[in-house]
Amino acid sequence: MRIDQIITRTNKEAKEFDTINATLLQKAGFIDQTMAGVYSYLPLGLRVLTRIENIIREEMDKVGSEILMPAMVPRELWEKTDRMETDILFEVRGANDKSRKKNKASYILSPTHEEVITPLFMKQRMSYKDLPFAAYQIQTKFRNEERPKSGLLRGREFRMKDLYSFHASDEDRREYYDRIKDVYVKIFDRLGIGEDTIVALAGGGDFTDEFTHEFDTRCESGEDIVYWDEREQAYYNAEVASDELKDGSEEIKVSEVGNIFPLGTKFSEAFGYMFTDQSGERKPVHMASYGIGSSRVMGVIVEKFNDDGGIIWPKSVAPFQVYLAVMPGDNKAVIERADKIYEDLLGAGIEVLYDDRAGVSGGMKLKDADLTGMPWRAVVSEKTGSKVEIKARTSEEIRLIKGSDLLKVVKA
RNA sequence: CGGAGUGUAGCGCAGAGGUAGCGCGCAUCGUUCGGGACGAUGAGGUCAUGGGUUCGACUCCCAUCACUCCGACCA
Repeated sequence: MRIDQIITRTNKEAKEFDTINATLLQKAGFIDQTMAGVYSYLPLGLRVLTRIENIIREEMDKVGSEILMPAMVPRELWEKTDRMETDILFEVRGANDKSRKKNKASYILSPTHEEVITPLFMKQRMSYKDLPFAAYQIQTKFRNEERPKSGLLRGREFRMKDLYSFHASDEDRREYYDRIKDVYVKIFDRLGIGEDTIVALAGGGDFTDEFTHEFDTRCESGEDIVYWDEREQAYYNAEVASDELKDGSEEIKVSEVGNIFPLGTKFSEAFGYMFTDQSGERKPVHMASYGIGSSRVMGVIVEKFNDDGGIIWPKSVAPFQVYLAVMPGDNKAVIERADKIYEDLLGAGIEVLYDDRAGVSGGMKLKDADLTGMPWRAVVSEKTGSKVEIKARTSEEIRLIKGSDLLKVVKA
């Protein structure tokens, strides 16, 4: 893609925030804050978010079916499960008197979708033969956090993948739950944060007496704390760690990027989602839910991978693999060589951002290449002659190679 | 929701009871062109909102709203 299609620019003077992701993502022109905890995703930022979500989608498609539920839902669903008191709920209604005369109803902006998916599937999957099954969606969620903070790490509107599974028995649920745990490990690996992401035991709230599992990425800006229990060989979050463990073990700062959660029969009983088993007996369906905060993952990745120059995207989520810059000047031959390299990369299916801006200094192009963080930087100039200069974002080493070798290098 | 701070040009900021400032960015021209180039010229403002004090308020006072940070909260 030519850079003039990326209609937003970098801004070296953008405001500095206390968290790296808030500062760098805005400096580099990936996101723009609309209000506290609510962001627009600009062309480069949306590409990253989409990549993250597509990796999650690929893995989820192996274990469930993708659906899309509404963000706006009737209050009565939340009244039914007795969760209207939850203070993170947003409510919407007609904004002016006229519209309120026509439709007085107010709706909930969903922070999570148990209330939608449970009545949805009880309409059609009511036999033991229909169980187990699982469905997921990737969607914008709304939570009225009292204090949004830290860029994409905690917003009032954010992106999340939520998977829900339905089972005839708790044993069956358990088996699937463990499988998803493994799938999550793979997902965070693919997202580039596997090494720093741990599974911690957490509390189950009102839903279950057993432990639930959080996926936490080590991160200084993270809001959560976990402890390593040497004896149990397990991490515990602050909510469930014993005082003994808290005293004797180091605090590990993390950001929670995912969780998996047995729901028991709370929702199936609230909605009357019963299935008929082989002997004709009606029983409540066992459920579990599994979340990954895809926009938070984007923030966490920036927190983990950056330097003084800017962001360093893992290859799997980078908006483009190559930042190709042609150094400015009047030399038409240089521009033609760069154009050819751009076309060759495109032809080979390499995602390349081509900085062919005229009237922009070479220095600025190099700064932008670092700031926006593509894995590879390729430069064509008078200096490079018939060759092309290639540099990895993670390295200082600059190599002059033949244009025809470029493909091999960036594909490796 | 408690505490602190900030709201002035598109962005980042300075300033001040009596004509509204700087840097970046933007526009035009020229020179540049490998680590955010330079000169010249120019456009761009309801100084967050509402009240009050005052001859006069963008400046002082009060309230409200928004944003940032700390704390509490976080299925």
